[in-house]
Amino acid sequence: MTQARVVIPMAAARQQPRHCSVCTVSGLCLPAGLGSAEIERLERLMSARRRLRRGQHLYRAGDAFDSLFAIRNGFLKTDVLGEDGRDQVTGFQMAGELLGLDGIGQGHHTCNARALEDSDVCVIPYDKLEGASREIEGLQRNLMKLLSREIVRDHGLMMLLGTMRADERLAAFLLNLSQRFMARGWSPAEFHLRMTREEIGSYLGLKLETVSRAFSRFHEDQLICVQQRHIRILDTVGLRKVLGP
Amino acid sequence: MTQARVVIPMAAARQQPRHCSVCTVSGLCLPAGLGSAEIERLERLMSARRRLRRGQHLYRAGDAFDSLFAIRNGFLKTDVLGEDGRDQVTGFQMAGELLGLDGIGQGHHTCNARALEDSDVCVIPYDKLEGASREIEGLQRNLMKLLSREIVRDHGLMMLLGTMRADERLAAFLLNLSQRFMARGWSPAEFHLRMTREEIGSYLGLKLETVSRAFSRFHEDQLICVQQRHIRILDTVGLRKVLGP
DNA sequence: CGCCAACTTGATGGCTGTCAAGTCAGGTGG
DNA sequence: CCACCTGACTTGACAGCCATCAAGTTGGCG
Repeated sequence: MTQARVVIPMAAARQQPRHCSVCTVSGLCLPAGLGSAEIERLERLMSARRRLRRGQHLYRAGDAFDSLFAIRNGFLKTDVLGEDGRDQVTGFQMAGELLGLDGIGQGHHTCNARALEDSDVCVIPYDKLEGASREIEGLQRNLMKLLSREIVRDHGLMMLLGTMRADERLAAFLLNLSQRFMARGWSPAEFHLRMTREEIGSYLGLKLETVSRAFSRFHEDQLICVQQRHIRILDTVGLRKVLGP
Repeated sequence: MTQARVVIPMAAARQQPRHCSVCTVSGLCLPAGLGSAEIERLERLMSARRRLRRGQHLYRAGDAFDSLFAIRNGFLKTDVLGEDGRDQVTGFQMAGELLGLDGIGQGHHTCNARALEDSDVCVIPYDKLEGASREIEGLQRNLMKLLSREIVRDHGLMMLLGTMRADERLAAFLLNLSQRFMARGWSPAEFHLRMTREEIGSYLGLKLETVSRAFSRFHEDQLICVQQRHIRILDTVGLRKVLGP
């Protein structure tokens, strides 16, 4: 299966501006806190943008690594595949978040990244980024921080997988999504899940039936209103209480 | 409780050389692949070494972050604590491995690091390291790679926590330890565990009794010989078969 | 309208957690 | 040197949570 890369050339990109300075999520992304001259430098090194249709891969495990990707808008997931076919979703990424960090260490990607809805990502050639971050202190700092935060985020997920029970996991998941939606100016109380129950389950270390049951229980308890993938959080405090006794 | 920092001043450090060039694990650490002039530069920015007695903390969650730590010898663990007291061991670190990466993103540490045996770590002031890695391309690359590999390592642990059963987890754990001991020139087949069953359990998302039972089962099946914390791997292939069917 | 993937719900079983008792090894003090 | 004590570990019995298997429902799309 050929991986049709929808690359937008410079001319078209100007119409749909790739400039960080007008991007709604630049404050969460690499240019956070940089001066305008520095941001311009960062913009210049980005070769292109890339459009992904729902279901399309951004990269796959084993692919050569040469770029990081910043999500401009859309929703992606990353997962790792074991030798025996077991797979584990390692994250769901939304606008302003960086993908591909796993590839830096080995020169090739170690997980798969796939769009869960039509998405739009900025392609950041890594060698150029390395060069620029040697010259721009703030950029270096941002890049390091993003990597470090990814590690901290992973520790949080380990805690979830290692110590929490099913409904605690789902509550933590919903609260995390809610908070990230809010940080992007969207409603923290009402949103659409882009992933299946099975993908949520894989992320949380549960089977899809268990996820479904936990959703139903939250619904019964008036914590949320769930209709398929549409979620409305009715009682944030109550959800938080599911986590800690 | 005062945290007695055993810092070795310059004079004493010379007696117990802190030079990367004579360190047995430099190939696994920050100086990997660097030229001698670059290594010298790296050595100069390291302020001191630090001795830890068994049980002593290197840092705690909440501590201000200002340095990374490279293990020269010894054995540490890191763990995160949830609000409700649950804790999750996030890793066991040995010679040549870097600690403190979690602190870069937030300016303070988000986990605890504690020595499981008397240990010896190099203190690497982070602001100086940042500066040096802007000038030394190879150092920048190594640093980025180490962060990226930490992310990949965490993904592996997520897979373990999310999809494996008790004996699979323990087999993966033992094989991982074995391989890391081997990379350091020690026996891959016979070693001493520095951590308790409870700490292994916390790392693997299991209770200590479950860990103990899995050990006993491996012993019965002639895969390993276990006497308390002394481990001898009798059948590596068999252990590997526990992972994949 | 019919198909299909995604989802829900129920019944059952197994893995692992929990509780409990007993063993072992190392360290301390008499 | 030995007795004792303590923390770490082992082993057993039982229970509970979640996986598994199965059947039915929903909603989207051709």
